[in-house]
Amino acid sequence: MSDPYAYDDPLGHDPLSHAGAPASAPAQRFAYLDGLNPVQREAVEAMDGPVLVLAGAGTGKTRVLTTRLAHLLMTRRAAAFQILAVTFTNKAAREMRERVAHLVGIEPEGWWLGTFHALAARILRRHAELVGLKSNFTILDTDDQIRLIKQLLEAANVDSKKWPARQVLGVIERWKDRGLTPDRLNEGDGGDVAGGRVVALYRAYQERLRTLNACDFGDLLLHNITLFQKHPDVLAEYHRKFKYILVDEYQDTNVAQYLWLRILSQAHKNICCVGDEDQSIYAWRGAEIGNILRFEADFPGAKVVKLEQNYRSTGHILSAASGLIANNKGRLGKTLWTQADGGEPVRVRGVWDGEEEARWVGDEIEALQRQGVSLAQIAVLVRAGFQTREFEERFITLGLPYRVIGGPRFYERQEIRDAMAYLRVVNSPDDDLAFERIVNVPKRGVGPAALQCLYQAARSRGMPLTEAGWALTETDELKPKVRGVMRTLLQDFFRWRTLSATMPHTELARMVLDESGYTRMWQEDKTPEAPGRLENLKELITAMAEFENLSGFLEHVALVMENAEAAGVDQVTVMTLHGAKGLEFDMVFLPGWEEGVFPNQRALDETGIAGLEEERRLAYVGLTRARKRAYISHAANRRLYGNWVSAIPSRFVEEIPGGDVEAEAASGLYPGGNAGNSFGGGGSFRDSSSYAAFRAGQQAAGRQQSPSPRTITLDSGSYQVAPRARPNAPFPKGARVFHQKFGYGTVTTVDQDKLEIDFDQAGSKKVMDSFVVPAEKAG
DNA sequence: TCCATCTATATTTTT
DNA sequence: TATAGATGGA
Repeated sequence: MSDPYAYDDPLGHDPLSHAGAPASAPAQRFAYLDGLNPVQREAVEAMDGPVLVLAGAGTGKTRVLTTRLAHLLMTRRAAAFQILAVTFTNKAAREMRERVAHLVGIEPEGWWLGTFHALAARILRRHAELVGLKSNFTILDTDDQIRLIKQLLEAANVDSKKWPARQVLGVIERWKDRGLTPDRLNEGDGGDVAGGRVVALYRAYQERLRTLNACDFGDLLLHNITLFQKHPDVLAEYHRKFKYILVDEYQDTNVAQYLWLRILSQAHKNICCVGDEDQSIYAWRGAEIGNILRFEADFPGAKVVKLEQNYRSTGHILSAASGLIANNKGRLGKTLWTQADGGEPVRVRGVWDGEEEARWVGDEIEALQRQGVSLAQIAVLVRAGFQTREFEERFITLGLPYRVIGGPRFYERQEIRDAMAYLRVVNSPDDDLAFERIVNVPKRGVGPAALQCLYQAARSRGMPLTEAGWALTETDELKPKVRGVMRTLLQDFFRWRTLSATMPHTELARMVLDESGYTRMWQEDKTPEAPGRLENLKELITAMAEFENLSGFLEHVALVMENAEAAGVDQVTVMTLHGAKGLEFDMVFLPGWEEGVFPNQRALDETGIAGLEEERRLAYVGLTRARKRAYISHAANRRLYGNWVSAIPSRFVEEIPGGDVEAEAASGLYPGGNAGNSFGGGGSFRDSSSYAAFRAGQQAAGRQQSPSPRTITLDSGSYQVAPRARPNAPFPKGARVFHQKFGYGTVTTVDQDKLEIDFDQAGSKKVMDSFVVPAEKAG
């Protein structure tokens, strides 16, 4: 085969035979088109030129995407290897692969379907030398990055307490997301982060990466861009190759990803991006919603197809979500509609505190369960991780099977990272970061002093740590004992590396872990998590068996940091709203809809209106996960970091059209509401222990009874929320105050005459109330 | 090197 | 409240 990109039917057969329809009737030739609605079909069939498919929640996005791919293949517009299909997650890539294979009949071979990072890595490995790397470069994980930055901060004498490595890395990563390499920055950029030296640190970081022959995730894209810009011949090769480009979740792309796509699509301009600006929820990690908003300007002549028919949710849910998101300014605008029934209105419930909220959710779930609803069809979607705890506790009490999605992933666990570090050193002895990680794990007596000596030797001789280690076995710079240890370790690595040529990699891995003493370290560890860790190590070796060799496995782990999906057990799913994107459930609980929690206060403080709109999109994502019923709740009081905070219902509650909600208050908790009781009257609140506790607490504190509860008015009517705690105190929670020394602030906690105040400038302090005055009375 | 003690801090997370 | 990380003493 002379020209590797010459057309060659990758399926090796007549693809039409798989359509299962007579070849004569064009309309029916492609059976997979039949089930599409006219707009979906338009999106599938608009194959040439730039296309933006605005796919509202539940409008059959994945179906369009996969059908489009199948159609490209079946119509012989492109062979599989001429298509570049990009996703964000490995999961999405896998799903797409499976579904297209199902449509086409067999698994297309040689196509470029994967995540941005996996595809970029694949390209970069082929041309690494052109950007100053070797093709076996390492891809760093977060731990490596942090350690590297820490070293650089120390070398630059930056106060690592004031400027944690995490934060500095964050700044650098955001730059990378925007395609900003150090040479495109000015020294002053980055403000006073790291004492105004972030740009210098960034530059130093990049230099270190190069000498380490390593890349971080951002680099994969950036090096690609540099490669394409500086080597038109290489670019031309890919231009010739990729006739069609397809992008999923376009609203989540960052600038670097956008540039990458733009360069690659220049030649054929057959780029189809699918996304939904209303579901853009990752601005905080560099996603640029502007990419999707600007698509038509970026790709002149673009065809825009809006998928607006929703197949997922009932009318009320859809209308609630649409009404909510209509409050956002930054959107292209879609009008979702459905043929489904109105269904039930969204239920909004006000409760006293987080505990009661969990109790209510638990009770409702049990009721659903009695009605025969499968637990697998129920999800509790929270704004932040800390909210899961109360639900877990409640579900345990009730004996409700549940699973919490999130938390540390398999490849992020300490023991897995350690084991990986051993394997990385075996695989490439120059991997300093890996070596440094395990040189003293288990403890070998190579302490900070010895490490310092090792670093110095490596630097002065300009060699990697392992080589420097060898050199030090010949000198007397290290203490004799350490020298012996070092020699043994390096000899071990040498031996393992030699064996790796002949021994199966799983066996080798087991050997490395055993002979290095790593396994023994955990066997001798008496902490309760040690057995689990040993278990994980076994699992790691099992996972390795699926790969041909060690480097294949290492590449996989670097790029696929995901957890295996739990099998289809009947459990309630508890997870964050972010984690729920792309999923759907019959019943969705959305707790914690309070100002401060959701919308999250920090999002509001740090990014203002943009932050608020992103929070609102998150709320939209939450609501649109529900097929049949959505439950929203908000608590009047919540314990945050150990102290009680009272909150008002989220503005998002009121933004939902009144006709789509059914507001209710806990019986007796908000008397005067639905139940029609007067405050404090009758025994109707007997069943609400938290209310009783509240009253008891008030009496114990010698407080007066609170005034009337706050009334929340919705279009559908009004209901009431419990009063703020101690409204008669001179400085109620939330009051704006002024302090001579600390300036303006907001009262967060009131304990008799002691106030906790969150000062705008000085942070949170405890102050006596006699030292502050109401803000409006201050000079 | 190890352990106790103190202290700051506390969204969202994939690759 | 809970925890991770830094600090300091034996």
